[in-house]
Formats: sequence, structure tokens, C-alpha cells
Amino acid sequence: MNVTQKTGGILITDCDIDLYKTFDCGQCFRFDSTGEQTFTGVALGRLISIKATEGGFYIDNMSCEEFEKDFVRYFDLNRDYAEIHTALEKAGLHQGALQSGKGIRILRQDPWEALCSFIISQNNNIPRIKKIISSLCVLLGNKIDDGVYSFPTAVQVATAGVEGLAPIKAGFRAKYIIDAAERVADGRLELEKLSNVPLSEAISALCTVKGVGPKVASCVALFGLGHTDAFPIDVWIKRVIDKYYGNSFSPDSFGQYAGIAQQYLFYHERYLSK
DNA sequence: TACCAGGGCCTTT
DNA sequence: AAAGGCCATGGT
Repeated sequence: MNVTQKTGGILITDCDIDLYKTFDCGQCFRFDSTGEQTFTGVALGRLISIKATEGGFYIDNMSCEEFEKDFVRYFDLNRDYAEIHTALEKAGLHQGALQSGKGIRILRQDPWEALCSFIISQNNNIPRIKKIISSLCVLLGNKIDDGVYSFPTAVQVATAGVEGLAPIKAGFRAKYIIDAAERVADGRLELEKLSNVPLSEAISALCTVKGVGPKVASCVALFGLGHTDAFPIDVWIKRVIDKYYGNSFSPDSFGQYAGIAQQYLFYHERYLSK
């Protein structure tokens, strides 16, 4: 990977990332396609406009320093995905998933945003998940540009309370969101610390939140805490397991990169087959 | 273990 | 245009 300063932004070259797949594979809910190979959204409290180029991408209105500080990690650019591809192939991940997944990077999202987002995702479809999250940001986040709002902090959400969330129409999930917000706000749940404990321990801690079970906890571990061995099992992945691997399946066969295998399998099944 | 919980997207009639 | 299935689930 190489980062060079341009007028008005930075150019990242020599890195293997497919922005379309990365933003559209269901791991994050705040980016939209806003033009030819262009995506706009909010990450880490920052409005981002990013355009795919040959072998990399361009980000408007950002310095190398800011990129190195926050976004190398966000886009997981220090990880060697070619090596992971080889390891997963050896571990028996089928060619279809390897090809479909090529270019996806696991985004390292803010843990609280990941927790809140995947609570909202339960028994829900992606268009509506995005709509509810967007409403939540407009309702309780900070304005960072015209019509653009940050993801509200746990304190901001906790302060609103269940009744305060009514406008976003999260339905039965509202009480779960508030329980999560209260636990994070008062320190009962210390999300940052869960990056540095074993996966099983992180999942147990996350499952103390009402409405958080193994699937949502695994998504938070994978997309917010950097636990690449987390393997969320949802309805799509259940289908995949039945279809390709039978009931002797264990995510352990994919080792420390089971979560990346999961994402490849999910994307393959969800978007490229019917 | 089966059913239930908002709401709305999306496909089928 | 109306109906019904379904949805990156978990609680009871």
C-alpha cells in the first residue's frame, strides 16, 4: 500500500480492495453509492467521500496524517489478504466464495456503533436497517455537515430512553438498544477492553446485553473488535452450511480467519446466487 | 420448542 | 393494488 497527498485529498495505491463489495456486503450500514465508483458515508465521526481507482482509491478532503492515524485501521489495510486467501483455500473454502469475496475487507468499525447497528439488524432487512440507523443519527447524533450526522454516543442514546427512540421506529429492538446504551454509558460493558480478550470472553460479555445473543455478539466481535475468528451464524450462513458442508461443519476449520471466510460465504450466497 | 415481537421491503398474484 | 413471505434474532 502507498499513500500520496494530492490537492484536495489523498490517493491510496497498491492495495487490494473492492469498495463496492466492502461497503455492500452487509457489514456496515452508513455508506451509499453516490456516483460512478464513488461512495459517501460517515465513519469514525467523519464524513467520507471515496472513489475507486485502478489498484486503490481516492479520498476527498483528507490528509495523509489523518488517514494513517484512523483509516488504515478502519479499512484493515495492514492485513495481507492474499495470504488469507491462500490459507482459506487450503482450509477448504470453496472457489465460488473465494472469488466472490475477493476484494472484501473487514472494516474495523467503532465497537459501540457495531453493537447498536447489529441489535437493529435482528430479524430485519438491510434497507430498513439502514433507514433506522440513519434516523437514529439524525435524531440523536451531532451535525457534522448539511444533513449529515455522527453516530450518537452511548450516552446520547441512553439519555433519549425507550420513549425517546419512538421516532426511529425500531420496534421491539428499542428496549435492547437502550439496555446496550446504558451498560456502555455507565461502564458495566467496557467495549474497548473486549478487543484484547479471547473471543469467547468477548462474546459472553456482549451477551449480557438484553437482545444480544451469539449472532449479534459475533458480528460486534468481528466488525467492531477485530476478532477475525468470530463466525456469526445467521439464516444465510445456516443455508450455506447445509448446502456445502453438511452438519459436521465447524468454523474452527477456518482458524483465525473464520470471520473472513464467513464474510466471503455470506456475500457469495446473498448476492451472487439465487 | 414454538411462537412472538415493529415495520416495511419485495415478490407474487 | 393487495397480499403475504421474509428479514445478518433473541426472549419467553
